[in-house]
Amino acid sequence: MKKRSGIGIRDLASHLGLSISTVSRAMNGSPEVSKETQDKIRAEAERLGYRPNQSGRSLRSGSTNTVALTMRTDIGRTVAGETFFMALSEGLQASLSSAGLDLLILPCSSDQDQNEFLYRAVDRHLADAFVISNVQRYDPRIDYLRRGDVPFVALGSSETKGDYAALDLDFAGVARAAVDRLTAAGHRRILLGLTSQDTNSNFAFLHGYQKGLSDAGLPFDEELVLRPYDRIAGGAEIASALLDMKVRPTAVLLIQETMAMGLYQKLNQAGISPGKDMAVIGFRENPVCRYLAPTLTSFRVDLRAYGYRLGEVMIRELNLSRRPEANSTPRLELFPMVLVDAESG
Amino acid sequence: MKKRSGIGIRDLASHLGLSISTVSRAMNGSPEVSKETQDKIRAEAERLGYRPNQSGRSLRSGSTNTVALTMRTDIGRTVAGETFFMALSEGLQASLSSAGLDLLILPCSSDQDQNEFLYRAVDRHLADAFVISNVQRYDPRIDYLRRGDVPFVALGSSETKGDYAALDLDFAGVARAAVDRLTAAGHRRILLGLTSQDTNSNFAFLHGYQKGLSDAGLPFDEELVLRPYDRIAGGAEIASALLDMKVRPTAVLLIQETMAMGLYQKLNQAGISPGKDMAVIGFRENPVCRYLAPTLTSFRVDLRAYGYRLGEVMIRELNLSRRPEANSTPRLELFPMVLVDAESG
DNA sequence: CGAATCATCGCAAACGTTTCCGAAAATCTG
DNA sequence: CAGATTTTCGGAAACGTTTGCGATGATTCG
Repeated sequence: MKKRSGIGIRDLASHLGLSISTVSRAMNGSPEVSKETQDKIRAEAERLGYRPNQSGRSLRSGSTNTVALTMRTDIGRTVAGETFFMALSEGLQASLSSAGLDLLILPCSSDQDQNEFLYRAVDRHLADAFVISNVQRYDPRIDYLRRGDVPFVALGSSETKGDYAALDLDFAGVARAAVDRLTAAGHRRILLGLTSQDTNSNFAFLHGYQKGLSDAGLPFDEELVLRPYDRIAGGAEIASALLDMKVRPTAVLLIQETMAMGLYQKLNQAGISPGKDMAVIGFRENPVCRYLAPTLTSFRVDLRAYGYRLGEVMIRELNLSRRPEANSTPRLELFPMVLVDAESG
Repeated sequence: MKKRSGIGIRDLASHLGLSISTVSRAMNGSPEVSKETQDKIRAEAERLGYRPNQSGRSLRSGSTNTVALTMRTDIGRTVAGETFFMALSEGLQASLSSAGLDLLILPCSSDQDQNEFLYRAVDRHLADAFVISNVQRYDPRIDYLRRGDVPFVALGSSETKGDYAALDLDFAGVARAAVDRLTAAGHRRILLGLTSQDTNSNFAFLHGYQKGLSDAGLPFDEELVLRPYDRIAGGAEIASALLDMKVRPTAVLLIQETMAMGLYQKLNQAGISPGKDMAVIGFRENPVCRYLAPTLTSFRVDLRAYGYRLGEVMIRELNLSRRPEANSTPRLELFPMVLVDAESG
């Protein structure tokens, strides 16, 4: 509605005595225009403060030169923590900008359906490509994006079939390694703290946990799997449940490391000292948990590098104009994490 | 570059035997088209999966129907964490959607200049209006936005002159109230933990702190003001500095409550028990700090409501087509916070 | 030196939508 | 019932950019 003051390409062209097309080409660095004119145009554009109108350019070219990262803002439930997306987008942005792409984040609030939210964003063509997070075990968004042939990468694995790119932290591997470590230390009843979400991370983590148990020849006990609702308060829930068990576990494995805070507190109140009487391992090393005592054993990942890699995968997807043949299994890449040895387990 | 499969308004129109204009009007709910045709068009649009192309519509209308929230992702330095923006955008989104506006977040990474970042976003017309955060004491972005006559609201107060809308938490009031509380309890040397940033929050907080001191007839000592770099690790820095002081303070006031985590730890290691030997007050009640022992005295704010209010202010700004007369002082609104009485101070 | 290639640039047609303006039909008014 | 008004819709011109195609002059080649 509002008239934006900016000058257009036409003004710049007539101002220079050149044609619109030449100016356009110069601004896009086309080799069809001579070096000198190109410089001249660039300089004048800078002087007049001309910046190409995004709507016009994307209407014509069909691309917005942006990729969108969709993210749930439901802070109680989403598994990612205090600075996860921030650190991630640091790297993602860096990676994308090297390909001339801009990053924007689409926040999906808790009273919106995350599927509909994405469909709308896609249909409105808010971005050329999408990163979907909070991936569900069977995620309809994946089908939608594939059907519409819009480039995307799933941040998180999924059981949804099809040929698409996915990048995830190695939830299964981490869980297994953690269990291996615990059983090697003699633990035989290990409580598993998951999330109430239906994300695939939960399943992968559970799966790795089971693998770890069978590695040690231990039985799987469904009773030992807890799924509290809240990311942070969930730790206290877990502690309460743990304290009520007839045969008390000797170790806890948490998919959400911030749960350790409430867990520690409740345990201490009950006279159980974490790290001594009860081993605790968290999924990801988290600055927020840095000051827990004892320090929390967990797995480290360079989130900036993770985001950077995500951008690289995205760029690859964007250059894959058309999938040659349909692969029925996703091209999943697991990002490595390394154990950081700490006091809690 | 990629051909998006979607059908256009033309297809839908010819499919219905109607004109493009009628379809366009129907989709926008114009009163110029009869109720029945409107319903018919809507139904057919739904059936064919037609969704208006955003580029075309915003090229013509000049507005994208989106507002952008700019956010620094430099997690070490920015005062607000990811959960802050998440909770905020929950409310903001709700508020904006009631006016048919979409919200998108523009993440500015640490290696980008946040001014240039905004200029670019504005010039590319990525959104109709902007919320700028991490507001500097004198913020050139404000001048830029005002000059370009693009609607915005500053999330954070500033000393930049001019007629614009700003919304902020009451940093000054909180600091003053905290100091009042501490002096009333007999404290005379209160350490102030700020951030190394040049944001106005720091100045406001400092100002309130000074006000609080003079309320109690106490002198201001520059030595007692610390500005650690890191949001989380800063607390440990503060503790170290505190322990080295010849005349040791008896209370600490933190603009960034997560600093309390490192602070607590370092103090405990030195045999000083927070809450008993050393009063601690944090700025904002934060779920991340919930499990600190002793519980952290701080100030509560409903971030969702804060975001909602932010949206309301934004909508008001968008409807203010043109400022009638230039007011030289910003229209600043302070959002209330309430003290939550806890054990630490 | 004529022809062929190449470098550089202009013309004009899109891209998909909104909206001004006018026309036709329907309704109202006196 | 004639004229005036309202309702409902269609035609067509924008919005600012990209890009296929053609034109011009310069350069190269045999």
